[in-house]
Amino acid sequence: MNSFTEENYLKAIYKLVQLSGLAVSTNAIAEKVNTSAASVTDMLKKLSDKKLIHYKKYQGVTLSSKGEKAALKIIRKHRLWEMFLVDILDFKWDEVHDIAEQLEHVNSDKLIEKIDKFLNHPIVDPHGDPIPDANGKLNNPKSHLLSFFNKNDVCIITGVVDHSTSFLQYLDKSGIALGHEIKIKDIIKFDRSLKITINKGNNVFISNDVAKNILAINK
Amino acid sequence: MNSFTEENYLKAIYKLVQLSGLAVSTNAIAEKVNTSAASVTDMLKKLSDKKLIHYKKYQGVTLSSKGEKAALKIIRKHRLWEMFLVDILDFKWDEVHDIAEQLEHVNSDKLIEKIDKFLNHPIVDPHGDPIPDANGKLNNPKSHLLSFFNKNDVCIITGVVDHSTSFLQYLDKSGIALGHEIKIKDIIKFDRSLKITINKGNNVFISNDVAKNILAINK
DNA sequence: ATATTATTTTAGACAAGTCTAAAATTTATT
DNA sequence: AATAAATTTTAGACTTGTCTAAAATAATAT
Repeated sequence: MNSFTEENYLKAIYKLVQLSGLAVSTNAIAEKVNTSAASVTDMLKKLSDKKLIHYKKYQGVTLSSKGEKAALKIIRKHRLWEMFLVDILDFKWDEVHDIAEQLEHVNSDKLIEKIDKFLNHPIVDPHGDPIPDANGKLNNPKSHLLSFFNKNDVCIITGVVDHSTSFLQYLDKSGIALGHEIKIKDIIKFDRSLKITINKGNNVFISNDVAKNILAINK
Repeated sequence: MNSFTEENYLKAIYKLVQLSGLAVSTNAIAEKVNTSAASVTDMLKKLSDKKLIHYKKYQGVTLSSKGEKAALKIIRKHRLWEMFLVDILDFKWDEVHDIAEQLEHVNSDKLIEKIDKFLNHPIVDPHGDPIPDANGKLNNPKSHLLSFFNKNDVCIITGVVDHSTSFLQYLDKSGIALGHEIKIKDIIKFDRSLKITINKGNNVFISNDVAKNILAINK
């Protein structure tokens, strides 16, 4: 088993590699895990000894397949817990990160699979990020802004860009919520506003400004 | 904030004091937290410096009010999580301890109050142990052995004494579970075995040996 | 191509929690 | 009450993860 701290380094490295596509620097990791470059170097040696990363002095780091698997497992747990906190316990989207940061280190495969089942196997978390499956596979269903979809497209709401209370309340009132199915009925050329159908039921109009703050994936 | 390790020591001391009513020995703590007596002494100094315990060399330990409050908070979290695991995620009574042992250290007052609310403010956990309230008060609704009730008494199952898998499986099979209402229909003089009605439904016979391992509170 | 600057690594130290072995203290035995 | 046995504490060391300051390496600028 990897320690709490090791897990945080692996997660940080995974995210930085994802972002840049390149080997990541000691400094970048130091900033991400909020520590000194010297401490990072120490830890990199340790992770390298454990074959969790590919590391050559001064040359940056990438994850080994073993390391990536470990990172994806933590990310899976993080995102499922976030989902649980928002969907089941009614936390706001912006309150859950720090708590999930702790819960992600709880070690029980059975627990996380039960949470997954309880949540009905969600594929994206409340921020629209995809949830790796139990085998650590990321079936990257990339979220797009709702404004990028075309007429007659059907998609699932996966998240928002603007997390402000006023925006979330507006969405609530309009019946737009995470996991709902949206069909683009029409796109008004004049102002790029949308006529959409929610869950095969109500038709609603939303402005382009709103559409640019909603994330969704193709169904 | 107290560390993970400090929390475990406080919890151990609390339980040992509860059990004996006396100051607890270094050795007893060492056994409980599975470490050496020397390590315990080191930690006792630290907890004493933090005013969490009353400690005189060679004289044993009790919790200060500050320490007791901290211990009760951890115990509250532990028992609520156990309740959650059993009631919501369908874990068996005997599977939840190790997981709750980890979850109890997650630090978020808001989280634990939401779990409490979600569970509808339970007063006993799946093992029949009382759950301290949000202020760390233990409103001890005293449980009694089922063998102590009288004919025609009605009570609610709150826990078990024997936590073995075989016993819990026997209870499952007999339809006896936490929170169920039991009416004592008859007490057989010869062997003190009981005829009981479960949830106003099935009648079941249980031996005195079984009744002595079930806890319940008067309804 | 060399000097300057920025980044990364090493060296040595510290805090938390642990250990074993030895010393101090308490408890039990005769 | 003196000795033996058990318990507890101290001393010194180890591990993990951290730090600062200095040295090594790489990147940038002239």
